[in-house]
Amino acid sequence: MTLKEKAKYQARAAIIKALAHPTRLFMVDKLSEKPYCVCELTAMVGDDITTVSKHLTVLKNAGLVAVEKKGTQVFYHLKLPCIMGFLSCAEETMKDRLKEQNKLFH
Amino acid sequence: MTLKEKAKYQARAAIIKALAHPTRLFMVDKLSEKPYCVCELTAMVGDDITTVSKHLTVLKNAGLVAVEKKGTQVFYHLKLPCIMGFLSCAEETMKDRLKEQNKLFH
DNA sequence: CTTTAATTTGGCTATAATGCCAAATAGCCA
DNA sequence: TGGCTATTTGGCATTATAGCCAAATTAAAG
Repeated sequence: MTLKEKAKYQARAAIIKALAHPTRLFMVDKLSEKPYCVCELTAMVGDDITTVSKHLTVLKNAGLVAVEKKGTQVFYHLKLPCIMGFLSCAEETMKDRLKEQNKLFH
Repeated sequence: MTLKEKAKYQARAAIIKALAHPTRLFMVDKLSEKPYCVCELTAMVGDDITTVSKHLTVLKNAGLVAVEKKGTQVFYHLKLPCIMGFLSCAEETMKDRLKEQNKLFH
């Protein structure tokens, strides 16, 4: 890997790493419907609000979401519609894997 | 998040996490062309062969690649064509981010 | 200006990921 | 068999991530 290539794949990996957590995936899924504020997302996720906030920061730093303040609330919205297609590949992989597991038992 | 949802997103995250590393992304990119053996990938990556082997194990455990042994060599091939589309979203995100960075400087 | 609600940040501990070395395994060939 | 090549595994130190608490910030009200 040349230095240039390395930089390229590091940049890609940074984005993918931001998605590589169940809570963050869940939130991205929710945000694909419509924007939500931190307190709403916190209620949906069911974790500590500071944890949720930090997860959102990760998504924001990766450029996947953006914020809009409304009074004391902060609304997050998805920045990249293509992410959902991206995730459908993960879904497909999961199904493939289940299929193979079934083969082993029958 | 219900337990069921949690399980669903954990499964998805496991797949995405497997991709969340520059070396693994690079190899997936290479493997999208054709299968390669570990030694070939090691030469391309330029890391220790044991490191490369472990990265390939991560991809294999996630169901993203599969192996075929030929003599002493082990050839890895991509199992999911959709992964490349998946990655093009990462690319788009990167470009978006660069565009915004440029705005800040002009 | 004080209070209150929403959110972020700092700090800490526990857990997981990374990458290298040494050693083990597997298959070919002399 | 013995040696050689390709690959994997075990172990270990380093670094990064996750999640919680306490404290700081920000903005709206009263």
